[in-house]
Amino acid sequence: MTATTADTEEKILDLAEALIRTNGYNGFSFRDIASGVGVKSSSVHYYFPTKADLGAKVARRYTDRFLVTLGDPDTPAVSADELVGKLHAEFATALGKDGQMCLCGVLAAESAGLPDAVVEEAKSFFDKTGDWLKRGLKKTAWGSAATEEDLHKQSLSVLAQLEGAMLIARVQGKPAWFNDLKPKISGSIA
Amino acid sequence: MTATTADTEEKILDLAEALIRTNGYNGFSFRDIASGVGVKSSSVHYYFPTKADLGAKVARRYTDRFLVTLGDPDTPAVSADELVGKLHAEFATALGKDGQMCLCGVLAAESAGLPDAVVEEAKSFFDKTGDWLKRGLKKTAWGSAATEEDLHKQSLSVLAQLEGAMLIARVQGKPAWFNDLKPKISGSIA
DNA sequence: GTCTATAATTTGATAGAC
DNA sequence: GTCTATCAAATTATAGAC
Repeated sequence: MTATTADTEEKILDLAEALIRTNGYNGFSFRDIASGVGVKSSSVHYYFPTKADLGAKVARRYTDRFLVTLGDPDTPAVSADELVGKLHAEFATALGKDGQMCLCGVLAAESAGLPDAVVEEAKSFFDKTGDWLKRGLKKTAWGSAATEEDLHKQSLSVLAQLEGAMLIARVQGKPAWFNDLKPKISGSIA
Repeated sequence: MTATTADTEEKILDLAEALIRTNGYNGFSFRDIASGVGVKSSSVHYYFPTKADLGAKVARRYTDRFLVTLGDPDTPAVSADELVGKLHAEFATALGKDGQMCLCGVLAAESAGLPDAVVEEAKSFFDKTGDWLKRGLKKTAWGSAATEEDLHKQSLSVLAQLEGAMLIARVQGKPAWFNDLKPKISGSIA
């Protein structure tokens, strides 16, 4: 007997994610979540005792889902442009459809004022996504000749450009500009 | 009789800017400002009736100061690398010294939940700073051969990379990584 | 210009009935 | 698991004395 509709906990996580991605962690309350889901705020606390718990779990789920969607970066071997294109496409969908930033990009912007557990998850997103790209790049013609450090820097550099572009595209009300953006691997020969 | 110390209004703007750049617009209160400046919150309201007023004025002052520091982009003519380097240096200082993001980058991240007046100022920062870079690039060897649209896209693309890199460098606790970053103008021959 | 005092609302969180 | 009820604290903002 598998339920076909999302249960309360999942609905809470979904809404919390959407609200953070548009308004930020400090831009939503337990009552916003409760009224949106159709329960009382005490029920939200039943699943997530503190706001930090909720924030951290939203971020972890986001990162896990993100990496699953990206898939394996090196089977089969793909070009650097294809790897970057995958990242770009995943961000572009949410930005175009709902004007949503990368969850962890928003958290990073507010990071100095957030609970430690939440910041740790945001950090982890950049570690893991950077690693995904690094592993993929290593299998390309360009990457096979690059040092570990160059691969690391290039990966974070591509992520940086995508994060910043989402930020600017959204505040400018021009999501289409993000679609046109094509981050380049410098000196890429792949 | 010119005062040598900052008056209350200036102190309020200074502290509000610092708090937004680290915690975000929704991450500080009028009482944070008041206690930091050494007055009561009602005195803060005397200068800035609403939080939106304060936020908008902080953003406008930030943008004005930023552009003054950048100086004239085309007298004398400089290379694309020098223009990008100027932007980079201005961001790097605040990030390295106090872990501060670009004010308008933070506001952009939270933008969907902010008062209109504040969002307008953040938008304006990217318009004006993008224009500054565009005007400078136009005078370079690369820029003189580029279309208006290419100049526009390249300028925003460089800004995007710098904004995203600040975000990532700070949440990762690695401001030094931002210092090493050198955004490239694609196909630049300047 | 700065203060005291306070209003009105919102927030994160808890206790306990059902 | 969800509810009612409530708390303590924080928030934006205002009125009026000095």
